Amino acid sequence: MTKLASPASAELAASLRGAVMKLSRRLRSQRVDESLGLSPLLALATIELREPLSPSALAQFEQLRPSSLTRVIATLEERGFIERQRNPDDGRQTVLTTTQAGRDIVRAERERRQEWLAHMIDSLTEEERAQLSAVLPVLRRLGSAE
Amino acid sequence: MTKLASPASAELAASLRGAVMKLSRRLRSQRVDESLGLSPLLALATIELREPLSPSALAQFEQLRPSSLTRVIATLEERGFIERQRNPDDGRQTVLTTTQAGRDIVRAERERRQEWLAHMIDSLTEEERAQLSAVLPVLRRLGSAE
DNA sequence: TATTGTTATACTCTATAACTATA
DNA sequence: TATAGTTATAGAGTATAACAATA
Repeated sequence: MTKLASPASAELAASLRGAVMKLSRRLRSQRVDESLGLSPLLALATIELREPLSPSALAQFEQLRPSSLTRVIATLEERGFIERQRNPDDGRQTVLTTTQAGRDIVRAERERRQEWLAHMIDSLTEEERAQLSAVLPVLRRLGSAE
Repeated sequence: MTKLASPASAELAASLRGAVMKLSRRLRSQRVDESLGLSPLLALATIELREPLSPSALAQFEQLRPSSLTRVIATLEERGFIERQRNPDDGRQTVLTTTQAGRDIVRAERERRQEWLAHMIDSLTEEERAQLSAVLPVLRRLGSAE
């Protein structure tokens, strides 16, 4: 807490912050399925990846408060993309699983190659794609650090 | 529009999307000055960089609708960080400039080395910082593409 | 008519606090 | 008491549509 970051890191931080905020705005507006928000889509992808899991486990993976996910989960259930079941062993817990429709939409989204971002990435040079690929773990770490 | 992106790009896009969204959430919550939102702060930084400029020019740089900036600009003015002046040559236009207080806060924010993200970056390896640095122009391009 | 900017309104995302049900 | 989840509420950020003022 007390140690200072280097000037170089501070500079890098400022640039990265701007770039990430702009890109995230783009991603929100440029998503493929207009009827489903980006947040439910990301949550659905996580459920598909880790199912079965509880809402609080999902919140942990998504790094959100459970209460922030209640609506998201309700939306996904109403749309028929996931199912909620009581855990018989512990009545407090709910277990989330994807439906076929949910898996389909996750796959469709994943494979949607004409997707805006994929196109953008496709127009990069080979070297730039390699750079992007290389830096992804770093971005993930920054995003998931405590 | 019709050409398909490669599978590799689609995959990269999905990963990047997740990473960027998470990091942007982190940035929103982890910012330094709690009293000023991130969006006004970013706008202020742009004004400081390009002043004098009009609200619509700012909207273009920030890639937002002018109406989305009206509140942001009002906030910055109320706080005494910027000034609004009528353009004498064209009564429709307003010209934005920073005040000393505005420049101070931009500089303070920039130099705030104990900032969360700078610290995170500081804890990366030298190689990871180099990777991050190298990929920044690419991220910026992705975020600012039409 | 076209441009600049604002207002009104609504939607998405996320948070905190208080609550219910279960353990 | 402690945990899982929900509800109520609030605030930030952004968009669209309709408007006023100016050119």
